[in-house]
Amino acid sequence: MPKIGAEPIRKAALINATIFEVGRTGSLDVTVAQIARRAGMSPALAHHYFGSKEKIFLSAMRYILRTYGRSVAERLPGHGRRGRLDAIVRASFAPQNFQRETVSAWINFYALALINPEAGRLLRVYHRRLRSNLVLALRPLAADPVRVAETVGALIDGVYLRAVLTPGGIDAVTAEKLIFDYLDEVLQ
Amino acid sequence: MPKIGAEPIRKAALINATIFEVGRTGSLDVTVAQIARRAGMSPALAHHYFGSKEKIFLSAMRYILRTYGRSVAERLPGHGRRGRLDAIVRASFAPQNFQRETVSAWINFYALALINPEAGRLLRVYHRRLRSNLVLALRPLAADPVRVAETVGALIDGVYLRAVLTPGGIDAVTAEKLIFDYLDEVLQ
DNA sequence: TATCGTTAATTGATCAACCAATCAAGAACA
DNA sequence: TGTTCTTGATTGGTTGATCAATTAACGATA
Repeated sequence: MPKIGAEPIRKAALINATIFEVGRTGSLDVTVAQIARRAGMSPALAHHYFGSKEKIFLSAMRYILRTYGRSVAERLPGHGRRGRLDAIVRASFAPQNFQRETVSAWINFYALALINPEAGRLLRVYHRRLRSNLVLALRPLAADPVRVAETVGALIDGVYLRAVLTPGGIDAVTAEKLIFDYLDEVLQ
Repeated sequence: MPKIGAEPIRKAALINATIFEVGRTGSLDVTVAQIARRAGMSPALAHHYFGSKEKIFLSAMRYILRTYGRSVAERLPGHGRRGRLDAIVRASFAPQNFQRETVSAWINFYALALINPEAGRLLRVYHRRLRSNLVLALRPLAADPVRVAETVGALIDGVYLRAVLTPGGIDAVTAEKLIFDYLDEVLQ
């Protein structure tokens, strides 16, 4: 069934399969063959479209970060004094970003960022954007918005880290509550 | 120069080399040959003493956790009302636990815990111990010691995660301050 | 003390498995 | 006909693990 215009469909399928496989196995040690099979094609086709395994990983990472960024953006014009802040935190624990596979992939991409300069760059961009979003939201609420933003950022990552380790799956509600409790306490 | 009693020395050298190499490369994708060479012996000898690469990793992980646990314990009989609490936080950012290689290895062992049941078990033991230490220290200080303990635990992990990503090395003082600022705020 | 068998330490060589990447060639559409 | 899509086959390289063989310390014995 070789129709024209397969490239974006194939690429999307490969990215999805990558996140799923990395998340499922909990490791970056997935083979191109594994990813390709999950995406319903041959390993050679995966190389054809992406060129290398590294580029597949980076695209998957970009996709995760973009998805997260978009889910923040579409919640952003929040209402009320804490609207913006709530939107950011809620986005972090929305189902699409807080599924077991996604979070597991997230952690492994974090590890990738230690060795791959481009992955590190992507992660730092995400950090900067999250930080500036948080600072903006916190300016009318906190005496020291920068410090609170740093704390919330670290807290979110820490909660993510611990969430995947709990054997009985992830509880988004509890995770979210931890952040909100902190915010309630620190903002008067 | 085969002398008798080499086993503990060789094992210790291999564990050190493992942490160093995993930390240096920022990945669990280090070969047994790499580790063995760094420890000054042949790959065959590493297998002779540990049996498998997996067991080398697990021993290295145990060593990191034990070192951390000990550095908490020896600071523990802290003075003053916040003595115990300060001790735990300070231990987390003491040089031996907060060196770039150690933290980098730490993150990779976190990823290992996603796929290796024994590694997961080790990490959960560490979490439980840290939690109970924190709860004990927080009981006379906080209205809800369990919640604050969870928050501090997640915060420490989050700060670790972010620390290795900063290109210009790690700043223990800033990291420590973030935790103490949170505690100052939440404990009246 | 000299000798010798036992045990621990150590490694070079090797194997079987796995894998990322390449390429040539076939198949379907425009 | 030419372009896109697709894959089977192959290759070059890597690696965890094994094993036989060697070297050196130890301990007992004569």
